[in-house]
Amino acid sequence: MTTQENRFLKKVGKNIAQHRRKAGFSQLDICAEIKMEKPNLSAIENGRQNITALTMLKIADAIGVDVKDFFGSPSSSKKHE
Amino acid sequence: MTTQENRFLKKVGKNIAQHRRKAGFSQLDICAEIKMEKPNLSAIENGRQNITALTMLKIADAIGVDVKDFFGSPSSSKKHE
DNA sequence: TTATAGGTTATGATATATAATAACTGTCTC
DNA sequence: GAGACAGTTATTATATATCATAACCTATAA
Repeated sequence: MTTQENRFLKKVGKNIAQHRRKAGFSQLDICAEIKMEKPNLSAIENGRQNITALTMLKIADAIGVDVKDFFGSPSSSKKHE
Repeated sequence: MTTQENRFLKKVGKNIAQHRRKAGFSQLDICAEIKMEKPNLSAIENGRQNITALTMLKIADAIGVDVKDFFGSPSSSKKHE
């Protein structure tokens, strides 16, 4: 896994998490909707999983956004610091 | 695999093929660039593979487009008919 | 203290994406 | 006809995404 690839997965995961929170859902909400276990969604949102197209589709549908939205530049607000 | 999922993979594959051709590359060109075998790229472009995020990234980089471009509505010109 | 909610990490089993090879379509050119 | 080029289909092997469970952390609240 190159650092570019690592950054890419982290970016996608961050976008998923941001859109999910913006839509008012918890990880568990989405997991219930698409029948996924929460550790797996957590791994995706943290960029530790090389997510597939269909999994992206399911998550996007559950959140109510377009898959395309997962590939922009995430809002760059750091979590805490 | 639901029909919605099937349509989604076909759409993504069609977008990949269209962007690749528009950029003037053959399947073999891309395969050589990213070290993928041509049957696999063929399967992806025909929507028979649930492509992963990193594979999309590699293909997009090789073509010279953004991954986001694979998720729009493809130009709806039929191949022959 | 105890309990709940939201999220993370570790781990094992199973399904499947990818790697790889061979054989097969046309289509075009010689 | 033969040869090359672009793409497809079938197939097996290997790597890994997903499924699933348990345990953990940090708040917040009773």
